[in-house]
Amino acid sequence: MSGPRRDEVRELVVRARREQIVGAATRVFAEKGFRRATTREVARAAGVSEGTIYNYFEDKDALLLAILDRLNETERRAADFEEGMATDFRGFLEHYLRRRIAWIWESREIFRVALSEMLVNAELRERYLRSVVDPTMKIAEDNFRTRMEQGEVRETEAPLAMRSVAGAVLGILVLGLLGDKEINSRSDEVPDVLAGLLIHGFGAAEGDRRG
Amino acid sequence: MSGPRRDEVRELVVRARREQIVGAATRVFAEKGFRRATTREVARAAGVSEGTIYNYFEDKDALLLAILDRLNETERRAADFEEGMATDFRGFLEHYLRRRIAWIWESREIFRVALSEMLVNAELRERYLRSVVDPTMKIAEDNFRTRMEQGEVRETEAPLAMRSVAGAVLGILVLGLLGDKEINSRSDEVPDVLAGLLIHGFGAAEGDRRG
Amino acid sequence: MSGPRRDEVRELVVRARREQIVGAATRVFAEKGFRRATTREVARAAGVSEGTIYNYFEDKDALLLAILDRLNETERRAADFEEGMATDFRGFLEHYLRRRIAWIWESREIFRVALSEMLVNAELRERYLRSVVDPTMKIAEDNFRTRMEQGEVRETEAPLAMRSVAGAVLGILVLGLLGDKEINSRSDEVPDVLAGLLIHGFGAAEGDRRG
Amino acid sequence: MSGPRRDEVRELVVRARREQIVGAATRVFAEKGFRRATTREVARAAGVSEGTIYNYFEDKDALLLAILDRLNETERRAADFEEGMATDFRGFLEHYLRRRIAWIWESREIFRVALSEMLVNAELRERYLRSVVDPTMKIAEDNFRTRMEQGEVRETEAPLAMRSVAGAVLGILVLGLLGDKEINSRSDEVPDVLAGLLIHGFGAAEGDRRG
DNA sequence: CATGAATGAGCCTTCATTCAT
DNA sequence: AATGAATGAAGGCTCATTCAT
Repeated sequence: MSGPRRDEVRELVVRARREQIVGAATRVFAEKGFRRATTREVARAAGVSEGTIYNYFEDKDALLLAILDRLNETERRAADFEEGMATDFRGFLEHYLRRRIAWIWESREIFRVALSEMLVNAELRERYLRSVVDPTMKIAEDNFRTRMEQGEVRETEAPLAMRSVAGAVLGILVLGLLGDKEINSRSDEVPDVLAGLLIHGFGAAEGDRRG
Repeated sequence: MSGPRRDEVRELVVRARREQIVGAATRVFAEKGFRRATTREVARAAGVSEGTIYNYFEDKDALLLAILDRLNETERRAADFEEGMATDFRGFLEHYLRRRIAWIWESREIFRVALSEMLVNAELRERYLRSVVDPTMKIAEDNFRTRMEQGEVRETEAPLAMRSVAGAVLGILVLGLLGDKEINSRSDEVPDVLAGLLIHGFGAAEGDRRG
Repeated sequence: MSGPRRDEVRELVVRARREQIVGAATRVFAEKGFRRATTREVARAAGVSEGTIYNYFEDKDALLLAILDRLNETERRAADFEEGMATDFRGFLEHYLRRRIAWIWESREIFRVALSEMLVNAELRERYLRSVVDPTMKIAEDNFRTRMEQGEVRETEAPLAMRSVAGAVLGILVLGLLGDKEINSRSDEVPDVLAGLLIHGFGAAEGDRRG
Repeated sequence: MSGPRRDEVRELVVRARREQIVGAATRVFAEKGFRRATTREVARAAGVSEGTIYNYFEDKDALLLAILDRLNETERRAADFEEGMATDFRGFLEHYLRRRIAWIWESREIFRVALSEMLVNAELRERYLRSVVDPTMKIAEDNFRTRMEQGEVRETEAPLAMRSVAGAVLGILVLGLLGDKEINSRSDEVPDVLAGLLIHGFGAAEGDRRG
């Protein structure tokens, strides 16, 4: 009947503090960029002193890595694919794109910072590529190959096709991050349009005409 | 029978120097990021002294803007669309994607720098958005609407469809910049795959089945 | 029965640090001139790091303004005049000159810096002129006019006469700052000689002859 | 019957160029201060290139010394005193002050720069003190002592009295340089007021009352 | 001699990091 | 564990000076 142990309490407190700081860092980095943002600003935003940050993180870079970790959701992604196998490809694709885009949209400001820094920081880039992009692509390819074998999707170059889909999602995000008003004001319509495009292509008009 | 005048020679020399410095800046910024890179490194990479940089550029930011100017090819882009109107949509799309991707691929390291900084530099972002992205989108939409009226392409949401295409190209680029090996090693196949996908969609398999 | 509070202690520490730095800046600026002096030298002279200076002062200019603030004693000056009205003009003049010169002498190194920079810094100059010189001159003129109305002093051009007195004091100071040995070695005699001269003029010899 | 020789022509050209540059330097230094002013600005003001300056002057400091040399008029000053001995003291003093102040007024912008820099540049200061101030003071003292012996002026402390006069002139100048409007707008009245003050003192009112 | 582009030492200032309290 | 003052390395930029043309 004893309550949580000392260590457990401490663990919770520590985790909460880290969240508090990472959250502040995310906000500040998103607004000013990683290099432009100062630890002082992060501390102020988190409501702690600069020194406290260094009690929880090795250095400023560690803050960025902690932010990146929030984007590590490989497990969930695998689950998305598994679930999707139950339905036909179109249903799966729409569902998947909607989930992906919705989630990515919530985290867009994190992506802004992460992407900005990854583009010019090889170490960070590789770390993210290995831990997130590569596994996800692999899962997607396997899934896609199964669909192809079942004749559900056109025979095509699976790896590049996957990149095309991932790229389309990523590209939409980036366009939004760059301030494109159309995308930012109608983000909820984007998944449907994109799914329709990826399923039918532009040329489906011919199909319509035929019908 | 006189050779080029003094001023003309000087103009050439000045332009060459600027190119020399901007080139070095592109390389250094691409490797280290705009903020991480130092003017000293740029100078060394350009084979000039730090002071010389400031004889040709107002400040470090001006270097970045000079780099961005290389991405300003709105006129050429308009020409691409005009030419493309002569052929059918599929031909046009393939041609366009190939041209765009090829060009973007050559300039990828510039894009790396520009994108990285634009993501976190609102002023730069807006400048680029207004001078490059917006006009291009407008041209593309007009072009697309004409196609729709002619029944060449499926009735769809033109603005978002355009963003999807642009996003797909941009996204592929970003995936490549993030180090995806599949894309980087087979970049010449990307346009065809992407074009096929955008024309037929994944679901074209159905069409195959029909046949 | 509690000692000074946290905030009070900190306030004291902050004030002490500022004094420490301003003192060092005064010495260094006096020796090398404002522009020639480096923040590194000031830091070294103050026994702190360069960074610490910027924890207490906005920038290098702020150091100079802090030095100038030490010369702002307008209130005290007004009091000097008030007190002086109790005695006759000669007594007042001697008293005033002695006070002024004594004080100015203590602050001579501050004056050296301030004057040097004010001569070539219009903004600083105007600031000082408006906040110190103009008010002082006004007080002096009023005082002087009262004396004239009472017949205590010769009818003369009050404003220019005041400038003559102020100028004489200032000029003596400057001669001293320029290294004149006579003045520097006998500064305590200067007030009497100057007062005598301003009261009687050179020509008072005639009066002696009469007697 | 030959015209001026080659060397003489060259000498004239060189001297003219130096004058041209020193004049420009005086203007620029007066406006921006010695340290704040750049050689580029001086060159532009003189209508020559930066390199040309270095053909005529060792370095930037040499420009300042050249400016100071223009203030070296010891010979003329001695002559002033000699001439003045012919008249009575009052006449001499008025004449002298008028001459001095008039001349100093023309050169006030040079004084601004020179004084500003001398205050904080010991070497410059000493050089000027030895070559200009000291000799002038000596001449004045000798002259003054003769007057005293002839009973023309009150017995007083000659050296300090001289400093008082010189200081008054210098102080008036400095007040003007600091922007005092009264002095700057009525500079032509200053000599008379100052002369009257130095001859009679403020207290001469008593003498008037007596008469 | 004149030019002005090139140079690079050195400045002011910022900011990640440390550490005594 | 929290604080925030102190630190000092490093960066962007200036400018006196040089030198090839």
